[in-house]
Amino acid sequence: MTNIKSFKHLPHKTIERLSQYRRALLICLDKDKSHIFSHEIAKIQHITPVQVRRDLMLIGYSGTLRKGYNIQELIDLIGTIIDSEEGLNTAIIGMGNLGRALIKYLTGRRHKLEIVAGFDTNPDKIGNKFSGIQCYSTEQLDKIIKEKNIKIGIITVPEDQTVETAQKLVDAGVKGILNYTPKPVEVPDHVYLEEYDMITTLEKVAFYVKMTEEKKK
Amino acid sequence: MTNIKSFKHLPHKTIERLSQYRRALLICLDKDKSHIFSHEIAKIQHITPVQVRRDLMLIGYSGTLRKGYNIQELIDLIGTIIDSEEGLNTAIIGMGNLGRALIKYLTGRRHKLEIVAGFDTNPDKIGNKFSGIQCYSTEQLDKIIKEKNIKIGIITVPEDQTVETAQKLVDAGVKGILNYTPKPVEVPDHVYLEEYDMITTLEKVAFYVKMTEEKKK
DNA sequence: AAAATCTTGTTAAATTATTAACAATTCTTT
DNA sequence: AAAGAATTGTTAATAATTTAACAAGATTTT
Repeated sequence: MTNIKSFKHLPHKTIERLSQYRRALLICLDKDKSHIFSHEIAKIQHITPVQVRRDLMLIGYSGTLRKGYNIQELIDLIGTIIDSEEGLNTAIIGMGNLGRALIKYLTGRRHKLEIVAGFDTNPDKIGNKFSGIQCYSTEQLDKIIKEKNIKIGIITVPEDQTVETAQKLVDAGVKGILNYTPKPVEVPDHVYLEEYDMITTLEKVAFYVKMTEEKKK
Repeated sequence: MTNIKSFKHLPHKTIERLSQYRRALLICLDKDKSHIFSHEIAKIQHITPVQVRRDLMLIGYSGTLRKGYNIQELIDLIGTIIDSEEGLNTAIIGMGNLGRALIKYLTGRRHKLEIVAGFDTNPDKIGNKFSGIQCYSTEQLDKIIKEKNIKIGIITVPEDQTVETAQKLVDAGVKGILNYTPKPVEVPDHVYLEEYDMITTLEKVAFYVKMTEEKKK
């Protein structure tokens, strides 16, 4: 790495791709390869090799000519950029199918980003563990968020509870919210908010399918 | 609407937002309002009013000065753009937590985009219904996809089955694939592919949380 | 009825993101 | 050892997306 940069001004899209590069690189680690070319990464991500090289340039990482990029080194570097050093604790609010799917998938996968609590209003769920994660009553949300130093809340409740859940999270002091429900929320500026609605993605696929179907006619 | 446009050349981002506008408008329909201002839509979506007006301009929809946009009309117009007239049938492959979450959420919500089948390899699940959707054996995938004229496949299987699942879907003739697993796949050009990994979104939130935390120091 | 205000629609400007172009370097082949 | 091929790193060009600016029309206020 040539010079220490702040990484504060990395393009948003580059941040997203860095996460994806790491995911791809972790998969490649298993195979007996130590290096990878930009066009190999590109193919996995369905983007161009130039894009990959440009992103890596922005984070100041250099590969070796005709040998490519050192997989482990790159994984580590991406870690120093997107992970926080001490790690960030995360909670899932809403232990329905989606919440449990996220817990199963995320648990143990990123050690700097740990799910440390789940919340629900259903008495049958409260007190149980799901994939090793304790489920608490939503009434205890404020207390547990503070006790466990939870910085990010993932909302997977039924949509009529979305707004009040977001408010509780903000009041409890989380710094980031990821809202997976179809109901948009409002949060103060100091809380970073990301909203994702699965139907939007599906409708996008449907639109482009429709377009190619129509083209044929 | 002033003139009939093909809508083929709408920006990708506009397509995504149209879906989101409709979602927001449907929520507003319940309240006793017939019209809505661009700044109201914008606030819900966390974007600017100009962006909204520009998108609506691109689809050729005009509002009324000082009165705003007719909610029902706009919902209908967006429908003619992003929905396909005859509707598109969809299948979920992988009836784990994520698959079942998607079925619960999507079923009955968009009548032009119906989930008509689920697939799994688990004998305990095969033959049962989940939220009204029949679960078939993955071995029958090709047959059912063709019989039920399924055009879009949503992959929610464990990641070690992702690649073969995608291949089966392509072979069966689907036109669009939405891959919710963390394993990227490759498909021929004539199949529209969208991949979404939840960890990328979460890591993005984590990155910006980290950034604001560091700024304070 | 004149002035002020609000809101749309649209062009132009600015910003952000992607792609192209290519020099420099290393490895392979002849 | 010279020529050719492959790959990185970077600047420049292009394309996509967002934002600004503002005219025009509708409504409200004075």
